[in-house]
Amino acid sequence: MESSKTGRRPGTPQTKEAILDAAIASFVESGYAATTIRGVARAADVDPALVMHFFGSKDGLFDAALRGAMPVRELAVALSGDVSSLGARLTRRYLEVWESPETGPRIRAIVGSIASTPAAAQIMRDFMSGELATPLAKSLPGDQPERRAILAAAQLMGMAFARYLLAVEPMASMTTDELVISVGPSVQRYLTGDLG
Amino acid sequence: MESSKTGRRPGTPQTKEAILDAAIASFVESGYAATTIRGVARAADVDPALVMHFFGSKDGLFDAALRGAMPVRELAVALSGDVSSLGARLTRRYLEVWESPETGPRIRAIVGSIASTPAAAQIMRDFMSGELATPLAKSLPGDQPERRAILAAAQLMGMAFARYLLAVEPMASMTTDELVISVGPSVQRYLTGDLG
DNA sequence: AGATGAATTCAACGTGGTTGAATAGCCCCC
DNA sequence: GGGGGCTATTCAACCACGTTGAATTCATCT
Repeated sequence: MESSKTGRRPGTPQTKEAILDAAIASFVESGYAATTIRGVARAADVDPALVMHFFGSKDGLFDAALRGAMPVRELAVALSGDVSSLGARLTRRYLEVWESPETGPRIRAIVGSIASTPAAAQIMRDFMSGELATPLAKSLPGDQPERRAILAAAQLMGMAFARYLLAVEPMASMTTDELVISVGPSVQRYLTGDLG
Repeated sequence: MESSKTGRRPGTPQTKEAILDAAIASFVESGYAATTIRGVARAADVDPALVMHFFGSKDGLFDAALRGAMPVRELAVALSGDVSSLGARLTRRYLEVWESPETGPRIRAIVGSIASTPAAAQIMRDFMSGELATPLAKSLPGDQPERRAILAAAQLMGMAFARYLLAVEPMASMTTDELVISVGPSVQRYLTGDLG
């Protein structure tokens, strides 16, 4: 399957997919800084210039690889149910998403790269304000639903940041249940409580 | 003032300070990734190898430049006063610290580099668990003061992250007073309220 | 004065993102 | 059915970066 001469490799136009798969794996396992275009190219058995050709830049590769990796549907299931217990459901679902071996590593990769590349910040911004806050705001009864949704999202993000990225004690060793009990009511207050 | 020959430049042993100043300026203005050791050396009119000699690595340079840049004293002033309004005072002071042209840019540089270099994460961890949570916990009356302090710190960090680093709407355009009114009670609940 | 050690520079290595030109295969149109 | 053009693909090169090792200069101690 190896190509020795120059020019287009015949037969397989799924090369782009292979590059994307390698990129996702590398970004997730090693983060943005430690991921190299040359390494991704090597893993996909391809020339580095081809990665550039397809995705323009390392930033573009990150965007293509991890946009759409935010677990929108996984969180949406928390929306259905009694609004008075929405805070606890959302908090628990959020924690599960961060701990799931499926979705967790991808979120870590995105959030952890926010400062390294504009793509990560944009993905996160789109997620918080479009994919999470908008549907959440629609299921809220009170005034200023967008503001409520963003305040809740910020609270959840701070919790996850301290727990999973910084791993600061004693937050890192609290159980999921303890966190739901501690943080859930604050989220609930943002969603349906009195904001002043 | 330029040196043309090799060897130690006579007279000025404050070169280390000059390098540190250039490093702080660059990390603060451009972040970790965009700061280059060669650029810092150029700004300090020094050879890149000298930066390595003094600080060991880019990571070491970051640590030396920004450790101690967290505004511990600025936040400590919020501790004195009535405990029942501590949440609001802390929230307001925290926002002011992020917005001050003195302390704000440095915090942004540190928090924004958490994923890029271990030094930033360690600085932040030391700050949250040592310099902020410990004195905060000491002035709390209830049970589990460390846990309360960290929960409050995580809430504040999430707020700042969404507002100043992501700049997601409508959080970015809320006023300080609105945020104090909205977030302060949640912080207060962590500090003195019922955690379940 | 000589030795010691720190400050400082120079040149080099390896790696990384990115670029420009070149080639090879495919499809469309006349 | 043959030529033009588009796309996939590679190669070689550029420049900047972090880091290293040896060399040189200076100050200080003995």
